[in-house]
Amino acid sequence: MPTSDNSSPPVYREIAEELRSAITSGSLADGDRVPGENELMRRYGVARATARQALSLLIHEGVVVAVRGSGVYVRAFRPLRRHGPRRLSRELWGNGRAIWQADSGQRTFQTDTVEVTEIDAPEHVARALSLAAQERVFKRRRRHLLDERPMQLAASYLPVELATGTVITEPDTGPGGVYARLGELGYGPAHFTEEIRVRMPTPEESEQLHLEPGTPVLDVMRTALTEQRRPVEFTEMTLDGSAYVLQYDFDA
Amino acid sequence: MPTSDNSSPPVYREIAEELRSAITSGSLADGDRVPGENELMRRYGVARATARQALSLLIHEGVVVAVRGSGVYVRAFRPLRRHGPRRLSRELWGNGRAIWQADSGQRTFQTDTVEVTEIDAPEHVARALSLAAQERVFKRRRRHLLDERPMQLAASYLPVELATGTVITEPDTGPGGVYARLGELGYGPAHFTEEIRVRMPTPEESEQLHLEPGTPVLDVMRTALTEQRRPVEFTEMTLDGSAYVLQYDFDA
DNA sequence: CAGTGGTCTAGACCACGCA
DNA sequence: GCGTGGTCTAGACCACTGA
Repeated sequence: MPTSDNSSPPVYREIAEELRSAITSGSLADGDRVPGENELMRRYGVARATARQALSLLIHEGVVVAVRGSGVYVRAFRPLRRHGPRRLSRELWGNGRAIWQADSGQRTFQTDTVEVTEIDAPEHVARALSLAAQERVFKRRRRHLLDERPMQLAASYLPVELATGTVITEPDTGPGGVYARLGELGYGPAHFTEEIRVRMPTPEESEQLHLEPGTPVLDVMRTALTEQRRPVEFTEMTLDGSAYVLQYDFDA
Repeated sequence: MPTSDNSSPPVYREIAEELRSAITSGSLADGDRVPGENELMRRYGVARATARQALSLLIHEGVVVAVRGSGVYVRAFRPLRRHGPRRLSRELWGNGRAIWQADSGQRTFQTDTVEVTEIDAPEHVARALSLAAQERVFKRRRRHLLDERPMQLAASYLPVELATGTVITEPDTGPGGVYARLGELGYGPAHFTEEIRVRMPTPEESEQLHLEPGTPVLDVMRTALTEQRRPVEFTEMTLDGSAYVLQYDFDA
C-alpha cells in the first residue's frame, strides 16, 4: 500500500513537484495546458482524488488555474505598477531598473459603485484619524477596474467637520479628487504614511475582485496628514495581489 | 442528493461559511478550537471528505490551522512592523496612529546560515545593478529569525569590483553592516527603491520559514543607490506574510 | 456528446497528540 | 489507546467547454 513509508513525501506532493518543476524550468510556459486529472491518473496510476489533490496544491500556490470543462493551465503574472511617492520615482525610473516588468500601453481605468455614506468611525479608522471612538465620518467606497477587470476595492474616511457641505460628499469630487478639494479648504495633504499587509481574501473579496484561488490580497492603509501633521483622510485599499507591484522610493 | 441545485453554493462552502462567521463574529476567538472533521460529519451529516473540504478552504484562507493528532484552531495574526524610511516614521510613530498593533517589547533577533559566494549575476540582478548580463557579483544569503522563529529569507548582491578584498565578502561585516562598509569605500547608499509583490510560497520557502498553509509571502526587492544614483547593492527578501506589516512614510 | 473539472459518498490505513 | 488530522482508493452524479 503506497500510503507513505518512512520519511518519503506523499504521492500527491511528488506529482505536484514534478509539474511544478516542469513549470519553473520553462518546459511548460505561461498559459500552457497542464496534465489534467485523467492524465495524472493514467500516468501515475493513482485514484482521482489523489490526482486532484496534487492539482489542488498547485492551484493554491497560484501557479496554475483550473478551468471547468476545459483543463488546467499555467498561470501568468503581469502586474500593474503602483508607485508610493510618485514624484521621486520617475527620476529613478528611466534606467530600466525594474525587477518585474509591468504592463504598459494604453489601458482603460474605471471606477464603479461609488457610494458615500456618513457613519460612526470604526475603531481603527478613529485611531488613524486621531478621533474619539464612534465620532462621525464620511465614508467613500469604490471599486477600481483596469481594462474592465476589477483590481482594487477602496474605502476612504474623512472627519465630518472637514467634509460636510463640500463636494467631498458627492460621488464625483471633480478634477484632482479629494486631495485637491482638501487643499482648497486649507487642509492639503503634505505627508503620507502607508501600512501594508498581506493575507488571503475573504470569499466576498474573491468574488468582487474575480480572484483565482491561490491569489493573496494586499491591504494598503494610507493616512494623509497636513503640513502640521493633522490627519485629514484615511484610506483602506484591498488590492488583487496578482495584479500589482508596489514601488516605494526614499532617501537615506 | 444534495450535490448543488440551481445557484445554491455547495455544501462544503456553506459549512465553511458558518465556521468563518463564527470566527469573524468573535464567538470563536484566536486560538480557540474549531469543530473538527468528526464533529462536522455528525453535525451536518456529510461524508468525511466533505467535512475536510470545508476545513481545507478555511486553512487555505489562513483563518484556521490544523494540528495533526490534536485539532483545528483559530489562527492569530501578530505582525512585526517593518519600516521603510525609518527616520521619517519615528516622528509619526508616537501618536498611536498605527492600524495594526505590532509586537513590541524585547525580542531576540538572530541570523543564521550566512553564506557568501561569487556567482554570475542572474538576469534580474544584473538589471537592478545596471550590469551586463552574467557579470560577476558577490551574493550574501541569510535567514533572519525573531524569537527563534524564521521570518525572512534574504539574498544581497554586490558588484565584485566594489566588494573584492573587503570585509563585505566575509560572513560578519561588522558594525553597521554592508551599508556602513560601502560608505567607507565612498559608495554610501543615499537612495533606495523597493518593489513589493505578493504570492504564495514555494514548498521550499514554506519549509524554511515554517509557514502554515494559507500564508502568502512578500517579495521585497531593494536597490541601494549612491548620491550619484549609481546602484551599489541589490537585495531580495522573502518575508513571512503573517509576520510583517510594512510601513512607508513619504511627503507630497 | 465526449472530455474536463467540481462535488460527494463510503470506506481504508497511517502518523501523531495527549491523557 | 482513543481521537485527531493526513493520505489514498473506487465509484457516483453534476456542470461546463469545445469540437
